Amino acid sequence: MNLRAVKPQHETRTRILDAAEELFMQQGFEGTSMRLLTAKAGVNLAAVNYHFGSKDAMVEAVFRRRLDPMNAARLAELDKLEAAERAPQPEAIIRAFIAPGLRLMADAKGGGRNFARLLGRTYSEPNKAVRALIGQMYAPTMQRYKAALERALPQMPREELVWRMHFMFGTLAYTLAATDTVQLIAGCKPEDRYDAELLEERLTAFLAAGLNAPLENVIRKAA
Amino acid sequence: MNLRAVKPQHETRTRILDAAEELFMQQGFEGTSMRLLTAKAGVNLAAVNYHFGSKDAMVEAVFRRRLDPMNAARLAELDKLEAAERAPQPEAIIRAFIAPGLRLMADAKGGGRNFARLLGRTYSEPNKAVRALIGQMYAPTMQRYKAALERALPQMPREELVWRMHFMFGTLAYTLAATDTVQLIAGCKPEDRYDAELLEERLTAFLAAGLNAPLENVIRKAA
DNA sequence: CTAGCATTCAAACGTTCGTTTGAATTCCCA
DNA sequence: TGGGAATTCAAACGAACGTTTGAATGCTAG
Repeated sequence: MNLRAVKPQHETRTRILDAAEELFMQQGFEGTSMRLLTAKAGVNLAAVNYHFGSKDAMVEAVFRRRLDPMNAARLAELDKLEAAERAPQPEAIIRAFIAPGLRLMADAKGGGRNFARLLGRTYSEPNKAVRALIGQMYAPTMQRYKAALERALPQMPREELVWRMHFMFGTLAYTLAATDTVQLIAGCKPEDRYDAELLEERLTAFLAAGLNAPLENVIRKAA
Repeated sequence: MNLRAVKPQHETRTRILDAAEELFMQQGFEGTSMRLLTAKAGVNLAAVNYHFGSKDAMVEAVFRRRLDPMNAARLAELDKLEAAERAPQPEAIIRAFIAPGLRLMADAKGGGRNFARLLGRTYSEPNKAVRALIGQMYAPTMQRYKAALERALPQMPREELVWRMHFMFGTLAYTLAATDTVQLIAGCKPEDRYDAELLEERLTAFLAAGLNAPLENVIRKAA
């Protein structure tokens, strides 16, 4: 047993994924060339194709590294909620959903901020392969949360709930993705650092109120 | 005076912009080559560089054609509101902001749906030039609406208002951009056609409730 | 009718892209 | 310590990119 065996078994892979996270966030998938990426990672140009097979396969690896744990955390938190009571409050469900996302963003040493922005971007990514990949990674989580919210809000029309979930998902995605808009609205520099806990409160308050918004106007219009 | 003078003065320009709108939406800016674009538009490959100067300049033209009128409409609706009463209700302000966006989406023969999705995508576009362009086109509108909401909600901390505007902007952007998420959540096909009026009610109800969400939890956390 | 400008066209330019190759190097275990 | 697999490397590949060119065509004013 080699004592220096902690030498990373796949350090090259990790360096590529880290560099990809940052560059994809800054310039998108198609805007990031293999030459720039491998130079930033400090590896040979051929390393990506050697370790991942192709650029597309590496893109998938970039997402799987972070998304699989995040969605697992979302399901675990929902499990915990539903173990405590059969139909948790909507606000608790919202918190269970957004917390793993915000935690990802706050995890600086895990390259979290980069990936969070990349992720937010990707929800509206034109590239069909990437979209399909993301969709299939989210589908199980979405179905579970939809069912939980249906139990928590039995009086809400199913179609309206789908739209409000859509709105909520969009708000979270946009919050993860965009720093510029805050700057644009504020008319000056954004906050120096993101306070994850405070942001969670802000988001939860906003989303819970939106989810529980009065139904009268909508129902009247739909009739 | 030639009676056939209605022959479009710049039909080639229009065809290019239309094709660009659709292709950019489907495959992004960098994912759309000039060859594919000009083929779809039925014009010569060199036409883009002849009429616009470069691909980037054409991208700007694509946005200006729709965004300038949209933001003008937003400011006009706000003008009308503020002419009627000094401090309009938040819900009315929200409606004034989102209505021109949704109207754009509903305007099918204006290529609206394509552009709306393109626009939603672009808020989180990696390309810095595009981001800067969008930012400068929105800045005046944002400042006006921020001021209006500050008057409508004098009791709300300025920083919290900035965030809630950010959330609202994100929700609208995402609603314009994404059809897939609705599908993902619903677990089946989305609605056959978008009902613009109904969507406006859904969005307004959701956003107004979020904007007026209780402040206690947030304020306690911020302290 | 025709001179002159605007526009279209086919072809080619130089660059950069993702990927492949085969030799050189490093690593690990017998 | 030696041999075979794993990895790295410099170099090159063909394809696709945005752009440029100069001739051909269409249109309009004199």
